[in-house]
Amino acid sequence: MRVTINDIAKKAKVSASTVSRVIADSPRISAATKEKVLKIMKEMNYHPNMIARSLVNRSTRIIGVVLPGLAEQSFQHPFFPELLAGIGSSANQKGYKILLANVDTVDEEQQMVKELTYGGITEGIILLTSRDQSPTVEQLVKIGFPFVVIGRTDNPCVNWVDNDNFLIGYQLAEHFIQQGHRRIAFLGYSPGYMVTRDRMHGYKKALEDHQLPFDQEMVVESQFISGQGYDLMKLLLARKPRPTAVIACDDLLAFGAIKAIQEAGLQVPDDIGVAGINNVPLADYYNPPLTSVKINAFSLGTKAFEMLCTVLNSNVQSYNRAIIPAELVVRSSSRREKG
Amino acid sequence: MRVTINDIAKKAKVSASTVSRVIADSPRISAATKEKVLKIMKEMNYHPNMIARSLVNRSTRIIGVVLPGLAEQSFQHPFFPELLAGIGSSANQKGYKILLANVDTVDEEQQMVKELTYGGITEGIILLTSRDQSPTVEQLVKIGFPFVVIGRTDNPCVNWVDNDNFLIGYQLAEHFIQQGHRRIAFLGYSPGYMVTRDRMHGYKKALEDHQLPFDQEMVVESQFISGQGYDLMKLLLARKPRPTAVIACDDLLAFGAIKAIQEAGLQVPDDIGVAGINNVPLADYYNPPLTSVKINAFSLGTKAFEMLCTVLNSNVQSYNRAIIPAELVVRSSSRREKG
DNA sequence: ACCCTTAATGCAAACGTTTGAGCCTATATA
DNA sequence: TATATAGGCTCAAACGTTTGCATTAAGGGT
Repeated sequence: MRVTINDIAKKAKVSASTVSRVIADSPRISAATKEKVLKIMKEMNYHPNMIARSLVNRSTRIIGVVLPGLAEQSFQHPFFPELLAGIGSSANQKGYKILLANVDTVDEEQQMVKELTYGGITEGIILLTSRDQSPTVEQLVKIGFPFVVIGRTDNPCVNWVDNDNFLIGYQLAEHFIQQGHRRIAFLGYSPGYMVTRDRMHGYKKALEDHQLPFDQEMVVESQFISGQGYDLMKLLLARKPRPTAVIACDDLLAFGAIKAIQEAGLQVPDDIGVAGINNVPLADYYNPPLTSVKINAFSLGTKAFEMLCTVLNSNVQSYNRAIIPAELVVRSSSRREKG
Repeated sequence: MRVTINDIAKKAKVSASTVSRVIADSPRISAATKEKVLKIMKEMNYHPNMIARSLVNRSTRIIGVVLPGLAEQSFQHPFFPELLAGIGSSANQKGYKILLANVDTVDEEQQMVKELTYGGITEGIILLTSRDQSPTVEQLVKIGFPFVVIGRTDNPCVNWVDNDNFLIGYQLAEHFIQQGHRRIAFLGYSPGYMVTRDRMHGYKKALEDHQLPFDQEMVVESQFISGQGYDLMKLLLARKPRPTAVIACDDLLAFGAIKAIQEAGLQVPDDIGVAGINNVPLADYYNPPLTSVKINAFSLGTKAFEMLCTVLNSNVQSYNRAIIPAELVVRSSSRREKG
């Protein structure tokens, strides 16, 4: 039997309300009483029951974090812990706890969000998604539940935080163009996913701006895992003429691509330059070190949480966006003059 | 104003108890009433309030997962998402939700655990730790809160699930010995962390069993990040005679080590064989592909959750252990006859 | 016509808090 | 002396459920 506020009240010969106000440090309680009650609380090792408190306060100080792709191998990516660390770090600071819901399918996601929103456990939701159309997002918008998206969707009525993926694609392409490359491939386009599409569009725009032809053959689709990078790079190597540079939508893809290139007896970056995105810790220690783009997943997380807080604390409806700056990190894998 | 059980009751002209029993699908309610109430519930889009339910049931169906090292770079490791996926997957199945608490320091960990245990939000805790001595574990044991450790500690009064790290170390060493190596280094020993110590002891035992000398110079300490693998490998290369094989306590360390070896103008595996542990997705696509040990983080997670469930559902106190089998995956980085 | 059983439902307390309103008591003001 | 004014506290309702017990009605056996 756990010790409750009434036990304390009885022992201290005051009412439960008084104890409650002592906990809340209300000025309406005399110093003497406060001291007495606090002492007894300590003695009896009392800790308030959060559930009961939440019930009356209608506030749990818990937010839900919904991550998709639980089952896919792409979930095994350093991006996720970094993001979670970011969210958790700022959540801790503000005394919020996070309820992690990693879901497998879109149906599961919807079901989970339904539980989180209607169940009253979570006050808000951070949703990681980059699908064009997300029924989950529609649902959240419809019922007016506070949430923030990490990534981007078509729906304009959402708060989101993201990198400028168009710019990332543009900069990477421009980087290669400046190195004299004319035939640049784009690896890892995944239709239906805004991230990859935005990056691809940025890449395309850079080509246009520099009067380079866009060749559909130079764009290959895939998911974010190194195995595919390897296989798809083989395809690209078979194209005639083959590319002299490859932008991979993720470092893991890039690692796979490099392996395929090296196995074909070619050199990176001398024969083919390679760049990835995400700047995973290993990029620096790969052979050759991989040019990549630091997307600051940690900041994405902290910013998303802060934004959610803003939403929670303001009753006026408004749609905020935040762009987390990304940073091109040039390493040997894309340097022509040998790094 | 959210719709409550009373709203439903009123509309259906029954009592709240009846509605409650309909929700619970109690046999004491007639089919006709059930149907009527269910229909109204749907019409009014009613969803039971979990907080209120938890209060009376004394059961939240939420478990806490406490992960350390939030701030450290080593948290950016595929191990964590995989583990979380495992926990989440089996938690989902049993209708549990997980509260993720990633903490920075030992103090923070203790504080967090205190909140989780006393607050009444979580019914049990999964704690990731491999410290010899964990004040958090002592605390949990003392107050008798249901928890499971992933990893291992000195305290015998805990339920834990882990790999057989001694065996892992032993097998890796033996693998190299069978390849004819006589001077094998161990990279990544971290005193105070059971994982690395167990692995190191396994390695040591294998040397003994094959009448090979154990040389303290061949053991270097570090954390699990590739940067250190690189730096420490350089140290090892300076030793005379230098090792002909290196066991790294983690794949990321191994990757760093390989880079250092290659930069020194040496070949892997011809001059120096290398093996890691954890079998990260990239191991297969590294150059050369990295010999590693699959530790099945996903299974660690599922098993830990199942064990916690057992603890929660049985009132007799008993201490369970589970060993998740690990699997040596031999790749080119450790094959002498060129893979 | 009576009692007993069974099925279906309602009543009210309980879970552990918070909080607005009200009630004392003592002191200051008229 | 009566009256306002705080200060310090208590009362009781409320938050939204669940659940043991009571109640009602109907049917079956004598």
